[in-house]
Amino acid sequence: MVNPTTMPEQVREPPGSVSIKDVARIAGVSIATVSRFINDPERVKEQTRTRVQAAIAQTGYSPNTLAQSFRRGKTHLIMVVLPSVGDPFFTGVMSGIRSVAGGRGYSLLINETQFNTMTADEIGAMVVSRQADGIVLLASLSPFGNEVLSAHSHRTLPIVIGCETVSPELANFPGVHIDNSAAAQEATDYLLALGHRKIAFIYGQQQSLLTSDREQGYRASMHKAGISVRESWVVEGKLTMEGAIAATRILLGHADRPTAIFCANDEMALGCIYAVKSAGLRVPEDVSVVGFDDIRYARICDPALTTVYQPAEEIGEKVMNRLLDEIEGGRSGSAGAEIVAHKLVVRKSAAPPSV
Amino acid sequence: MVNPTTMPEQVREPPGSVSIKDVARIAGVSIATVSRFINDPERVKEQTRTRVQAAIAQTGYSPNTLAQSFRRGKTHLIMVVLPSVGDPFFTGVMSGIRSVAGGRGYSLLINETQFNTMTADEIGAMVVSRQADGIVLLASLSPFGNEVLSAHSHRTLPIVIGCETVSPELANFPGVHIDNSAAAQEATDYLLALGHRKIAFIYGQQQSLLTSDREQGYRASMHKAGISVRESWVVEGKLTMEGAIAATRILLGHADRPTAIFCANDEMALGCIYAVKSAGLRVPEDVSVVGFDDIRYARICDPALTTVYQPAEEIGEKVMNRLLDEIEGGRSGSAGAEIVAHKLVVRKSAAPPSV
DNA sequence: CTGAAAGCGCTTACAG
DNA sequence: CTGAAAGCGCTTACAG
Repeated sequence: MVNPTTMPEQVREPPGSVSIKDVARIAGVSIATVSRFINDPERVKEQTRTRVQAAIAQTGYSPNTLAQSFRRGKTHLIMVVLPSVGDPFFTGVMSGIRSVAGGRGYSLLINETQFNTMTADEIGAMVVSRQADGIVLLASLSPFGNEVLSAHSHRTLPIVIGCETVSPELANFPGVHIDNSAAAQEATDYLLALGHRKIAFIYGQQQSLLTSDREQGYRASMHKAGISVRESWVVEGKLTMEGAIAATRILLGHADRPTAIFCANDEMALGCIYAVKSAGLRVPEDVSVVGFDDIRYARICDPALTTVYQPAEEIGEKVMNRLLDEIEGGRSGSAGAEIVAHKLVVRKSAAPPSV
Repeated sequence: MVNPTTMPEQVREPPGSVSIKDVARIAGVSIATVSRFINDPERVKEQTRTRVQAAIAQTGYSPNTLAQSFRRGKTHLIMVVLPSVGDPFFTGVMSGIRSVAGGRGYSLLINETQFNTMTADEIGAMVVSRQADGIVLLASLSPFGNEVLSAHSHRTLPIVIGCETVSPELANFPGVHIDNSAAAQEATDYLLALGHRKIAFIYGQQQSLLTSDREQGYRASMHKAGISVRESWVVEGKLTMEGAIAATRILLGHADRPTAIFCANDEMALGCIYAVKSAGLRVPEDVSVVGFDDIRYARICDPALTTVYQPAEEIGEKVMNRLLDEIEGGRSGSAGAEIVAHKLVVRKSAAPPSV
């Protein structure tokens, strides 16, 4: 037997093992009162409050969030689904998302898809499983298997799509993004205006719709200029630096190599510039490079990258506000996509062709 | 009244509103049987199985994960706490974490601290609140307020610390990281061997322990070489590109400017190189720059960055394995830090001083 | 192989 | 201002 007088003053239970019952017992009140104390202390008499307070302190009690969420049917958690945690583009988007979530009393959970396109079913499962009150979808969706989601296009699933283009079935879902096609057209037009004709395009992933609007803008611009796009100039960069390096090498290997390369995102543009330089060519004198996104490395790379700016933070804020409006306002959320303004940022990586 | 014959063939309930009871009723079995079907179909007779299966299909039932986790006292979720989602360094760590988590049946939840150092209390609250079965801590901790954690250094909280250095109270927690101090010494020694004497250091954040081991390694190396460190050469870069650009400008403004700058991470080294170049100086001819981490942009920046490689993926794998061992094996997890190997990667951003 | 029942930790009308 | 009690959706001994 342990001599009680040798026990430490405050015996704290290991957290998690102490429940509302223990607190109630020690404070000499009912569990209802403890619950009230936690959720709205004002509703508990001063004197009682003190006792409960003390019992909580003594036990080190902390409510079981799982039980709370389960009971309330609400987690106050938003799941943000994005392709990869290491992607600098999401710094801004997350910052916007976080600021409004925090302000409105929600916490964030981030889920990576690691560039695997998610089936909408997987996403639907997340909401249905109740682990979060809603989803911000920043990752690209598989073009297939969207039955669950589209079956609920009547807005049962609190989901808002940010940045990405999604398949037509999902066009009814609320979303916030720039006009990717128009932006890509502008960028291509700029290259055209510089005098380029031989403009290559490095797109994202074969199976993904993520950069298809950008590709379409590129094609539209070329078409308008009366230039037929050579299919060997449209290559896959897999949205990664590595992929773009490989793609660029292919492009530069062509007998009649392009004088300009338009990359569907900055990550690939960074790889592209590197590959051009390592081939012993100069940017922009020999090959112009244009990116897309305007990540923070765009302005410090050498030469500074000409690219399309996306208002990442604004997108994040708007996405989150729409999502929370929908969650809190019942199923009355606004549908369809909201277009935010992009901007072509002219820096040093594109110039007139030397030939 | 709606004429029943005009109803669609399959009336699916909106997901989430259908519970195990509905399925049981429709299948004509008890909820226990439905539960068994979900968790271990083999234990249900073929014939019954078919009926339950059909009822699930008809209702679109999906178990309420919150209820399951609550009931089981286990979420099969691991919370990964990291500073910022847009940080390329975490690509590798997350990839390692994800591969072992997936293999062992756990899902990941990521939580950003946005460079705010967390109090350990906040972290403790996460585990205590039962939202996850354990925590991987990749973010830096506030040096203060670690009472909750250190109170449980007897290993009640399933937590493993990755990459970061933490305050001494937490030294007992399991962790996986490189020997930051030794690595920084090596990098500084390298600069010294190149002939530099005037070596500046850009550290992370004033309040954070994150880069203090690296700083200490730098100081130890300088000391060993008999060079006294000028305090004006040790400046704060806040772990960001912007911060490092500002820091570099200060450094270059000194009458007697350093011939080499050692940055406590690559993100800052990228900013540093940019700032040196924009000041009209050359890297490495006028100023050598060395980074730390070896993020994927290190080899493509211009000049290619000399830096310390951290085995990010390996760290992620080890951290996760230790965490899951601890979670699954009770409180018997191994304590203390495991040191993994770093490597100085010599590229082009450092050279002998020109003077 | 299946069902009735207890219970996980909370919240919330409903009384008093 | 407080307590007794029902119930959220599940899982799991315990019988049969």
